[in-house]
Amino acid sequence: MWPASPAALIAIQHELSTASPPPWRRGSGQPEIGGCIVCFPRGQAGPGSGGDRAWAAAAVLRGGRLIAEATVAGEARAPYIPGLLALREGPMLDAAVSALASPPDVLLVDATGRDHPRRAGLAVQLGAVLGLATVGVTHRPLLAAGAWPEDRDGASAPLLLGSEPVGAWLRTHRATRPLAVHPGWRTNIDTAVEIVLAAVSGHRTPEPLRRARTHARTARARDEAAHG
DNA sequence: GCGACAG
DNA sequence: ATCTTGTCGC
Repeated sequence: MWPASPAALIAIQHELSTASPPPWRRGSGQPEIGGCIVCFPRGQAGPGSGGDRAWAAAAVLRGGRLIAEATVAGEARAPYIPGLLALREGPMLDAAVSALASPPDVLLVDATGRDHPRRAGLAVQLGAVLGLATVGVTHRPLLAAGAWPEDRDGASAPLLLGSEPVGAWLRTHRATRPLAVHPGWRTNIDTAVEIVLAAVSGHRTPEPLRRARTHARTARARDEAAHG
């Protein structure tokens, strides 16, 4: 499910674009919300290349408390190419989430969903591979566009691809620019926004993603101190 | 042809 | 993604 070539990935993306899995429904009680992220060596700007060292981490919180965490080290399999992010980061994110003692109810991913040339961004694909409901969270859209919402906590505004709503700008913290929220696997725009708001606590970035990023960077610092 | 372009 | 500097807030 993690192809090595652009052609193979594009074929999978075409299949995912027409998939219609049953909608995820939040159960009773506090949902376990996970986040996963991959980071790369300090000092290496640009799209990178296959073989780049990489660290990935996943964190799961419930009611603001960390209940699971996993970190893995490995290598990226390709450079970053817009529309083909899964080629570079998919396997690492899969490994980090799979290393968790138990999976979350829903997973936040640093990637788009239907805001993608083939309507199948990495947030969609990772959810399909793992069998987990996912929500994409990015700093900016890939192709979609929309006016920002007012500067008020929780305010949102549509992100459109042509005339089709594919996500939403979401104000997670006043006085900071909004995040782009993307429905991924088994989620829609409304539930995606709900989940992100439920995962935010005092910062712009949802807590599970912040924790995952910290863990990944800690692993990077340890390895870069040990080697070069 | 040129620029834009999740991470 | 990563880098940099300055600035604001707890």
